[in-house]
Amino acid sequence: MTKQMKFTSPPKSIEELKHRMDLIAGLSLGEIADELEVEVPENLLVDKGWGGQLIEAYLGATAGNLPEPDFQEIGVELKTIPISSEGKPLETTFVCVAPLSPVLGETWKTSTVFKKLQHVLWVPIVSDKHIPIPHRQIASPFLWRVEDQDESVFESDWNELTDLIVYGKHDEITAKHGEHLQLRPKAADSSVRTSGIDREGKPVLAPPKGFYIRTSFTKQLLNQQFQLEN
DNA sequence: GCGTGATCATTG
DNA sequence: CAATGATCACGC
Repeated sequence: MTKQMKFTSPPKSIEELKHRMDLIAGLSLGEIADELEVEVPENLLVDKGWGGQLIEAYLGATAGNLPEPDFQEIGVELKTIPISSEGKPLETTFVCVAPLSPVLGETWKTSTVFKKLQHVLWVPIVSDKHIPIPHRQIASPFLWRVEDQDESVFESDWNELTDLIVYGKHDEITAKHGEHLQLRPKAADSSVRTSGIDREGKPVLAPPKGFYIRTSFTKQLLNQQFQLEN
């Protein structure tokens, strides 16, 4: 994504964000790219985050790569979610990286996962593989709060995964752990290492992992949202 | 090098 | 063909 990207000023209220949500519903990625005067990539092979960054720029997200919600002033996290034309999620949703060294005094409520999922603007994009990128269309964006839905599941998933990290067992964690949240590799390649602790509590280097939301959860979220719309 | 934005590619 | 594990670009 690119250097000459124009930025919309950040929304100052939820109401203003909602207004922008109405404006982008139904737009194609090509239309938005035209307005922002950026080029659309042929495919996402070498620009996987392009769509998300395009929408961020268009809606005025400001958090950059800080581990904070995208819309800092109003505490809202933006997540694009690729969906099929039938409305099913096509990918899991990345939330944030997981610290492989325990954070002193960390709890679910103080975690980065909670901070990000506290208030989320979901922007579904119809992204069937056969649809050229510029023709991919934004469906109806909607707001969601984890505290209104399944928070206990997210919390126990977070506790389970965090416990394993605390006991130095991050190397035993696979994507199979967790009902809604899972931990999967998150790095440029398999040679990357980050600092963690082993079972004795000593520092070790290990492959970085990130928290992701399973498609089984976003599928029910989208279904429920679809019911509301119809 | 780390965390952001994610999707790709291989496996079961 | 869904799920897991691996990977790509960017900003700082």
